[in-house]
Amino acid sequence: MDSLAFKKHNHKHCIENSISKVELMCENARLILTPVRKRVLEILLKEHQALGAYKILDILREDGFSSQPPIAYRALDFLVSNGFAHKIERLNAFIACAHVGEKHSPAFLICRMCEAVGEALPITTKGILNETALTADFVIEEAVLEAEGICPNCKEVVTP
Amino acid sequence: MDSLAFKKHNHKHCIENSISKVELMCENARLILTPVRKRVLEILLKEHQALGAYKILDILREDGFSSQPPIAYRALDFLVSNGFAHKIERLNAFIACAHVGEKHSPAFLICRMCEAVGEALPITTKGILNETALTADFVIEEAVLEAEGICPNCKEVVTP
DNA sequence: GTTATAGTTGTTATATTATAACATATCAAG
DNA sequence: CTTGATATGTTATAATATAACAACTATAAC
Repeated sequence: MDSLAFKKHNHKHCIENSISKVELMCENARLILTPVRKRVLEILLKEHQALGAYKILDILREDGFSSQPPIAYRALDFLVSNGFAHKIERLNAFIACAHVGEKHSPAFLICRMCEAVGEALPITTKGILNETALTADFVIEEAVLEAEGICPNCKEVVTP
Repeated sequence: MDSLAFKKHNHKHCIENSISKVELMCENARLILTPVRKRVLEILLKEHQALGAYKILDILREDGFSSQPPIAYRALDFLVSNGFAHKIERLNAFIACAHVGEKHSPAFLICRMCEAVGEALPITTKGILNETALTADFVIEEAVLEAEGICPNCKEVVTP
């Protein structure tokens, strides 16, 4: 489990690591990591937190990019459809992928107090669903698990 | 697994069963299943399919209910927060709960062709996430799994 | 029986999230 | 150089959801 999101860690390292992985993957797959796309990825990587498209747009505006919704949504589409970011449906928000390059069906731990989001890598989850799906004769193509609760940091605040 | 959604079954029985369970639970919990609320539940039960709030609103309008968004959203809030229905975040749509009264964290099999939705009862899923959450020291309060793919009926159509 | 009280519904307005459609720009391949 | 593919700029609008307040209803408290 990537409990990293809720722990102190070298986040700068975290960011650099992700960016360079994505750059490499883009080269290999002949995808273009344009300035907006890279900037959106950086924005998403800044914290282990999900950001709405319009918040991202605000930041892009400050950076001098165009600030119409499609700008953000298109960059997000690119990142999500290539597995560099995920959409947290529950929050209508987006987050950088914590496991770039590793094929996985993501699972998220969403703190309802601070909105921090941790991504787990539940190899098992898909397996289990596959079993139930098999019974139902259903072909799963994608699966996402979203769990809401309280993260360690916020728990401390409530019960010190 | 509740593969029922994708199989032929006595759906009338399905509906009556759910309604009467909900009625009973409402009595016990001193909740009021008002006409709009009951009607919305019936609408959701009509097919094993997720319906958007505005589609529900259209049907309510035909039935002579008021047709402003809050009418539908409030009824849906009631149903969802009491466990009689679920929201499928991926579709921004709602579906009747297939396991009324049984405490569960729901998991859905969503067909991307016909939008039929089956609800699984994966006792295990929460357990697994609990384990990962434990490592992260995260307290899970709710978890939802949404899987997208092709249901048996649509699979037949594609590859007969 | 009147009066609080809590819960529900009606209604207007508006916020939030997301996409369609078309014009323009960039760049590589032929 | 021009064609085609991909990306961005821009305007407009669609789809989803909530805030805020007024009116109604049942019931419990007095």
